[in-house]
Amino acid sequence: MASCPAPPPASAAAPPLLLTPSSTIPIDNPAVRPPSDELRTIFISGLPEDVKERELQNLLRWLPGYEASQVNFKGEHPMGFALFATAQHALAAKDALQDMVLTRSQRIVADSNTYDQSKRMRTGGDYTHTAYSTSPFHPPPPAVWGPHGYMAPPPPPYDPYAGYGVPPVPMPAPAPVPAPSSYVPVQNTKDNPPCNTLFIGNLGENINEEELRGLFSAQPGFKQMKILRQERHTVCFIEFEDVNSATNVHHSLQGAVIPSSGSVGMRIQYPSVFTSLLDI
DNA sequence: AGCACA
Repeated sequence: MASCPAPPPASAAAPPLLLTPSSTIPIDNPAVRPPSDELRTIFISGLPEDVKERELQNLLRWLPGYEASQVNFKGEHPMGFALFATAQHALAAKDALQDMVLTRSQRIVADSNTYDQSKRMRTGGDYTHTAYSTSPFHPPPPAVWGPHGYMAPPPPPYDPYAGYGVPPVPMPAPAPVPAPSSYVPVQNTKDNPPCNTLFIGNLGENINEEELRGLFSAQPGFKQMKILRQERHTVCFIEFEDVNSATNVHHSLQGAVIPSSGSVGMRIQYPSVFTSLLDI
């Protein structure tokens, strides 16, 4: 199922990718070259300095005949190589990718002939002209926000047995629904287009994975969670059944604080487009 | 700001 949107068809002004046929295979003697040695690799330059291998893979993998790609970071600028099944595939990919434009902030892929839209994209961060009708930006959650942070929820509902002298029917204790201990405002000025996956950052130094899982797995539509422990920061990805479920949690748990996160509120974003194409 | 897994 294609829940994550493909990159928008709009563009932004950035240096175009330059693609040229490339191969490490000698081409001086075509006669002795087996057919598999034809030029099946394209060379990609003009990549952002901090491009990830996975980003390039996600960018390329839907192209017909795509087999593999890698990024060489040894030189001054990263260089990408992509291998295709046949020379025809490689050629077609080169044409398809030629002059494609990526921007770092939003990972927009586009043709360079949509200049007007690109200006809007850059100045306004405006997604409305793309396939995404839902704004990635949203107002802070109502109700739970007060001048001093989280405000207590309303009192429990009216008890129909109260005052009747009838002993309440013993009910099984409801399963405790994991809830954040509080909410703290987080700034989330840069977000990506809505998607069925959420990126969670700002989790605090010693975040507890089980606590996180407890909270998110209780959310409607939860599918799976991946936690990424890194030196400085731990981040986490939550995949949901659909964009709607993800969006609800994006809203409802923004800034949530759980015991192991200390006093920081988690920041919930949609992942960068090129790293989140779960199922195109 | 830190963005994986198929």
